[in-house]
Amino acid sequence: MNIVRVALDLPLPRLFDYLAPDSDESDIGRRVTVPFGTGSRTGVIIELATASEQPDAKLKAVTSILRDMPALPAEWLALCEFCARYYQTPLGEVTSFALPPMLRRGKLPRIKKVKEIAVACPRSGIPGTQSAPAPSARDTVPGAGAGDITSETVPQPALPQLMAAQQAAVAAIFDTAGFHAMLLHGVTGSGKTEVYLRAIDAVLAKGGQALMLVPEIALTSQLEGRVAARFPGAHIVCANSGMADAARARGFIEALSGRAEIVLGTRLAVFMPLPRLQLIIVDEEHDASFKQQDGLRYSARDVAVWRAHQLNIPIVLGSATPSLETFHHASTGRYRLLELPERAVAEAMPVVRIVDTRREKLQEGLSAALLAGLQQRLDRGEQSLVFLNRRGYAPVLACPPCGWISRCQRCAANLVLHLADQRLRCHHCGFEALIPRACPDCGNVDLLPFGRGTQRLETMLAERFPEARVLRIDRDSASTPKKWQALLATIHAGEADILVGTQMLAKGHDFPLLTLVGAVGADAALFAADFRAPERLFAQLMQVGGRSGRADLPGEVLIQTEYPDHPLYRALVDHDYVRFARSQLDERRIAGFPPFSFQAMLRAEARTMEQSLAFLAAARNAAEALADGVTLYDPVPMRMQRLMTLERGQLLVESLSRPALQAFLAKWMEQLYALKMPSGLRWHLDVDPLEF
DNA sequence: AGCACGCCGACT
DNA sequence: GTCGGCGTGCTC
Repeated sequence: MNIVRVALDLPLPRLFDYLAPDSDESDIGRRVTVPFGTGSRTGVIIELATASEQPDAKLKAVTSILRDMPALPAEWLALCEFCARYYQTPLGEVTSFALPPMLRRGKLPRIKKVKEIAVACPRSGIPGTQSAPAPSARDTVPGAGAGDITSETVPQPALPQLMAAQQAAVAAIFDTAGFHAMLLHGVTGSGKTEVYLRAIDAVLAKGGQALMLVPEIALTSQLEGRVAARFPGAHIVCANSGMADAARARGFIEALSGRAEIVLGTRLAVFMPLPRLQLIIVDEEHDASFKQQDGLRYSARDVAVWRAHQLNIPIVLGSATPSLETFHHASTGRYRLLELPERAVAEAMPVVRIVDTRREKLQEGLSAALLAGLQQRLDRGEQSLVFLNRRGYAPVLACPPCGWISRCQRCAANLVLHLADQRLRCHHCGFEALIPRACPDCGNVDLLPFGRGTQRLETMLAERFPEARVLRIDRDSASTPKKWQALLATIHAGEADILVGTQMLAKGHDFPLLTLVGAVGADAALFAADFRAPERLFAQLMQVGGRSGRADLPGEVLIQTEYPDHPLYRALVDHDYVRFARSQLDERRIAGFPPFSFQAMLRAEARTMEQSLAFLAAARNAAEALADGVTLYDPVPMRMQRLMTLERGQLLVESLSRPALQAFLAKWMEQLYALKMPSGLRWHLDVDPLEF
């Protein structure tokens, strides 16, 4: 009896058996349409069988095996199986997530006529075997001698020392056959991208495929341009969630069929099927957006490392401020550390200065030193940036006489005052209301905004520097890619003098005219409940500081703080990531936090906190007997206790051993699936959680 | 997750 | 007398 075992997109941790008389080995990895319940579903054939544990009478026959595209390779299925196991998610949910939506639904994109060049001219990087359409570094095979770095990628005369470091880094990527993970550590402008491009070059020369992951969609298009310029004629495919259905499906098929040579994308690109994959690059590996925060809560960086290991190929993790997990691995020798010296371009790092605000009366939150710095840049016709990671005009509107404050009805959060569009807005659920004319409780008309956001800073700066063109860049002003592009164009054209922005501004963009960055309100993160907050703050300030002083203008960074001696800020002054990382790791070691322990978080949400906590308590009870080498904490309300009218709780489990934690989770999940839940209660497990 | 079946309130 | 509430149970 020919039976296929099918992964279907259901929250059930098992496969479904169907009769498929005409199936054979070549159908493993094919999509298949099957009758299911009263309807019909599309899934993926995971394995063949000759008998089923289901009674024969229950077995239905498949509707059709979709043989219209190449089967998904064993490596891809193994990758999905790993994720299913590791993240405790049903395989069908993983395969479904890993497929572009169109293919998931059993459809195919119209295949555009394949360009002649892509098929007729298989890549081979050996000089002379093809006519290079444009001058490029393609012919510079690492280790082949001459290390000419083309001017298009490194703006200024490169230092021989830098070239040597880059050369050494590229050589290190290929000097050992098989799997090895490398941390490429180098500050903004140290030439990491050049190392990536050379490594990709070497892979193309061998006829392989390369996969490069970046944190944000906005960065893929920018990167695509650069990669395309460097490898004219190479078949480059992008993969991110912003793409149109058909384009994404097409890219997937091009990767699967081996036509694509370079795949660039956000975290979901880690699931692209690549039969000749020879190199994985994860740029800005510390970035939290590599971790998906809903559905399949995977870390694309971690999955990428597993995939490289499975395929026995090298993986490069690049960052100026590596995650402590990665840095720790590099320190213990598990990963190899490749250091790039400071800044490739011939200019100094920005000078970082701490502004002690304890004794000073600030003007709308700005110190005299920062105001003077802004004036000076204005006088010189240079740009400044005031960095404040808080949107809106003020975090809350209040009625001082009666104590009313603007609160969200649905969330345990304040409504943020947005004067720009005359609204109160919840940053968590999106609820909006008009600003009340008077206090809803007592009728007082003198409502006061408390605290400061980017809009307020913008207003204040515009009043204080009437001659300056002040531009605000945050999720509100750059709400669409078009608006964002327009803002970037304004900045690049030198048509703005003072920028006020959130972390949006920190990532990946060069502002050649920018010579001053002021960081305001950073202290909040120093004492946040989340043990990763300092790590994020350091990365953020380092990143935003890296925006200043490119090109030939020296940069300056002013950090306003009430804790001028805090080791985090001192390390920033010295540009000393390693010192900061070591001290953080010491703290983590003592506290038993990751990377010295492994965690998973069970979260529940329900109409009442009692229900959520009761479920978590039941889950904890079920866990007691299984928890060998695993610490179970108490169920507690989440920090954002209520979201969208749902009361949320969490239960942390921790172990010194990853295998012990994994073994525990597998057994625990079986029990949780069996547990019967009050209706309206939802729960999920987050393995290696980033948010607390 | 869907989508059925299954027993109790306000409507053409 | 029916439409419909969502509680429970199943899907190869």
